[in-house]
Amino acid sequence: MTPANLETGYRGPQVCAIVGITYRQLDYWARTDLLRPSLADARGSGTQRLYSYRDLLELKVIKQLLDAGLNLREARRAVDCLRRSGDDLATANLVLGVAGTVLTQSGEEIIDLLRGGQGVLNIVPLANVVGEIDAAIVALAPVDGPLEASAPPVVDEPLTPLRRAAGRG
Amino acid sequence: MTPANLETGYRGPQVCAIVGITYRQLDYWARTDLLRPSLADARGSGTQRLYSYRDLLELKVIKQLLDAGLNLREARRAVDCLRRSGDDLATANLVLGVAGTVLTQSGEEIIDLLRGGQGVLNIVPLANVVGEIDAAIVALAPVDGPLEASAPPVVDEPLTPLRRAAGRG
DNA sequence: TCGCGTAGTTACGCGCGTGTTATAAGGCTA
DNA sequence: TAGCCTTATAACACGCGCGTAACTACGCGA
Repeated sequence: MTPANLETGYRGPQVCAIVGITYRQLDYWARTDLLRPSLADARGSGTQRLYSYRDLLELKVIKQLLDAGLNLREARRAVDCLRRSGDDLATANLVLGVAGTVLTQSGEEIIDLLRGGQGVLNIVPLANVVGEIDAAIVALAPVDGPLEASAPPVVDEPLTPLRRAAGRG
Repeated sequence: MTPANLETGYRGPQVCAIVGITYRQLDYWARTDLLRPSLADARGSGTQRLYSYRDLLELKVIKQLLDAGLNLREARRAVDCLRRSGDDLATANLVLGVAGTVLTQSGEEIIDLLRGGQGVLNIVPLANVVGEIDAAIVALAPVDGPLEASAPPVVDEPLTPLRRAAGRG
């Protein structure tokens, strides 16, 4: 049993279930240095990668970018921008422009960027990412009791309207 | 000589020069029904496709989406949205969300969409598109005099900061 | 009508990003 | 420590979105 999630980290298949991606994607992204596990990398067959909670957020950002039709080159720029910034992600918007990537806090900055005439802007509301990751963790993690077998079947698109659970103390 | 541009339309290689794409892309997009010429389609080898000015705008939107890292599936949604709307494109923003595509006039609507928590938004400022297409036409079209040989070498990224020439009477 | 330039057609191949399957090897329980 | 289960690795293949090149055929001028 031994959850080994909230303190030790998240292993490959767990990450796939939480983020909503395939293991092939997670493996490919780790091999191509898009997102390698920050707690423990793989050291041969049989070993296990260990992802942190922050890794889950970045992976979810990548998945949302792919769902929006973007390629992994843009996803790489997104994670680079996320790594360069602090950890006040829950209220920010990640903006990918042709001239660079920015983290904005208010909508006014986005209006300014649009008026600047920089071309196409790809905007990721990070509050959604935090909320969906937290919801998936709560839904999939064995909390401590013996009721871990009754996990919701599909938590891919929760459709919850902006419920900020903040369930990560 | 016979310009045959502003009244008859634009042929394949001309379109590639104006929009900034390769002929292979233009051909592939026409064959896959992404954007077929609205004036005259190809009827076998040796014939010629004829694109309208509106086609140039939509092609430029596609190119900007590709430059932003999006795939042709999103570009298809973009042109579908552009065809369903009127022709007041110069002041609008094309917004591609995971739940649908919208044409917005003010930046306020984009703020509302971000607050709605719909996920990633891809925004195309259409004023840029109109301006760059017009500039490329002026730069590449033989205006009437014999000075058409002195065309600027590369007009791919003009870098002009929001110069709204509106040179299309 | 002949010839040539121009433009569309066809075939082959590539890189990206991933699905599928089989294989190998560590990790955890007994 | 024996054993199985889990997890990473490897090889192969596929569709997308083109590049490249050869081929074909219209169109226009002489």
